[in-house]
Amino acid sequence: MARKPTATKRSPRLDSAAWIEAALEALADGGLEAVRVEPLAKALAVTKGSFYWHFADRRALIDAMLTSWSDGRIAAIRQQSGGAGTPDMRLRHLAELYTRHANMRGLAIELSIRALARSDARAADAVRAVDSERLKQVAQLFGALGWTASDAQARAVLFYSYLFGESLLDAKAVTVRARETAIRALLAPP
Amino acid sequence: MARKPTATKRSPRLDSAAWIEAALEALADGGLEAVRVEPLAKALAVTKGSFYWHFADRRALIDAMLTSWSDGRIAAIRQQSGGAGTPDMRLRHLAELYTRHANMRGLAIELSIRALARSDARAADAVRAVDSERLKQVAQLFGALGWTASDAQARAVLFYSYLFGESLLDAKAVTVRARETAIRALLAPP
DNA sequence: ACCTGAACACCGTTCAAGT
DNA sequence: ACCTGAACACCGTTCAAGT
Repeated sequence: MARKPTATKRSPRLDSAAWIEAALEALADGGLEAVRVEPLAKALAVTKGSFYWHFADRRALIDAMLTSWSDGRIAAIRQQSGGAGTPDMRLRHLAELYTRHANMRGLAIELSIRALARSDARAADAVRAVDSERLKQVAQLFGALGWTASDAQARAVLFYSYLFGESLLDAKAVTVRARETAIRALLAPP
Repeated sequence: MARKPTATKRSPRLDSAAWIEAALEALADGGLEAVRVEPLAKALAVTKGSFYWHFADRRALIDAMLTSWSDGRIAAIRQQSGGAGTPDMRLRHLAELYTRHANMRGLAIELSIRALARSDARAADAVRAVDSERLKQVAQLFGALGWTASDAQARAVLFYSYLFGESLLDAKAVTVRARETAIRALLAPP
């Protein structure tokens, strides 16, 4: 693939993607309240005035962040649920991705966005798009395990409800035993 | 019970409880970001300066809100999980409380607090206290259904994980059928 | 005991001017 | 094409003064 001529950095100047990345970082660290123009500008070592070259206002940054998150999650789930292995193995792999500590940043972002979605229509749209794709992919895997379409859909909801719910509880309350009980019940054959 | 002499309002002046109630209302409607001194003062029809008679700063209000929420939830769970009926009936009743639309406000508040708990130690404490009491009460009910202490604890985690998780998903994705599948599996006898 | 009103700092937003 | 710097508005915070 040919390298674009602009791929080599000609200056330390930013593009909008850099602001979105910094915004997601702030969201993970301190919630929506931490996604603020001046602190982000400070982190990126520019004046806050330069922010308004890339975005109309703070709200536009939040919307861009939501789109970026939504697109990224949808691409990820397609990649994660495909690939090699039996449906059972793939579901176990997905369950691990959602409960591992390595994914703390992702879960923090997701939780903040889902909290925002309760009062914000655009966030609700982003969540709906991501959920729809996730449930579709996971329902397919349950279908491959032998469940009817309707049962597979119900199991997919159960699967994600449990994984998200677990991430909401105090981490110490969730023992390895509890998780094993859950995963075994979730993946029990028809 | 004797009525306290101060129970009759002598003036339209506020106490800290009124600020906390307004703060919880704002939290439910617009998340933590909406819990701000000046808008709250406007809603309560006082100047923002008066806020600082009741609280040291915005953070103190948030802390008071967390304590109020935590105390209220712990009192509620004790009341809800006690009472008449078989353990099975009580668990079904609890499950309904967490999935009914009438509880939207409570769920919105809970979600915002759990999102905050990811980056805030005091919010994490409040969540821990509430979870601990909820899991304890629900584990007792599962114990009464015949599960061992360890299984009952695991089931309690499963129970709340599912209910919280469901509240995170897009409401339309959760069919009556999916919920019935879940509840039946959760409450299956040993 | 609770509130007002004025003051100040911080951050969102605008915009003319720079490179 | 992207950024600075100054300006202004909004809101958190302080505090002397009112009732």
